[in-house]
Amino acid sequence: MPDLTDLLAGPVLEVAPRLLGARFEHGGVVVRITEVEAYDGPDDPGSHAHRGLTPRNEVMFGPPGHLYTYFTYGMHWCSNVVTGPEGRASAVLLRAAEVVDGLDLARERRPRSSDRDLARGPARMCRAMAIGREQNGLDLSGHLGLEPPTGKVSTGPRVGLRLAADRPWRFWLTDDPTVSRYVPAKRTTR
DNA sequence: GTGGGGATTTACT
DNA sequence: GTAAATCCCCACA
Repeated sequence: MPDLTDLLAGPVLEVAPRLLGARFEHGGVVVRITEVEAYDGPDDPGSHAHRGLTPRNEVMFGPPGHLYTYFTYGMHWCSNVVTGPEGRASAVLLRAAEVVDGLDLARERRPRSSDRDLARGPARMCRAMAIGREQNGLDLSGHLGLEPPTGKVSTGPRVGLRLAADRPWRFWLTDDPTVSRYVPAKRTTR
C-alpha cells in the first residue's frame, strides 16, 4: 500500500489524470473528482510558480501531497494538489467534482445551486467543501483516496489562462455531467 | 506606496 | 451574451 506522497511524486502530467475519479473529503463533504488541470512548475508560463517562490505560492515548492489554495477575482478560492518531486512546484488544479456524500452541507453552502452544479467549477467545489485560506498547505493524507482508473479520459486546453492556454493539460472524465462547461473538446484517450 | 490583472461565478438584459 | 462583484498578489518605483 503505497503512501499518498509516493503516488503524487511523479511528473505532474502523469499524476493529473490519475486524480480523476479520486475521492476527496473535506468539511464533511466527499466528492469524486471529474476534471483537473496540470501546472508544471517554473517552466510553465501559466503557473503561479513561473516567477519563482513568493509568499503566496510557497506551498507549491514544498513536498507533494499537500493542498495549495489561492484567492482570485476578489471572492473565490481554488485548490490544487501539489505533485512532483519537492521543489518542482508542480500542482494539479481541481476544476470540478461530483458530490457523493455530505449533500446537505454542500447545499447549505451553495444554496441556489442544483446538485449537479454544487462542485462543478474550481471555486464552486471549494465553496461546497469549505476550503479556503486555512486549508493552504493542508496535508492530504486521509483526505484524498486515489481510485483505479475507470472510463474514458479526455484532454484539451486549459481554461481561463492568458498564457500557454494552448497546452492540452486539462483532463476530464469523458461525458461526465459534472465537468465544467467551456469544454473546448480536443481528443480522447483510452 | 501604487497600479494592473487575475487558474471565476452569478445575475441580468 | 455581457458585466459586475471585489480583494489579494506581485512587479516596479
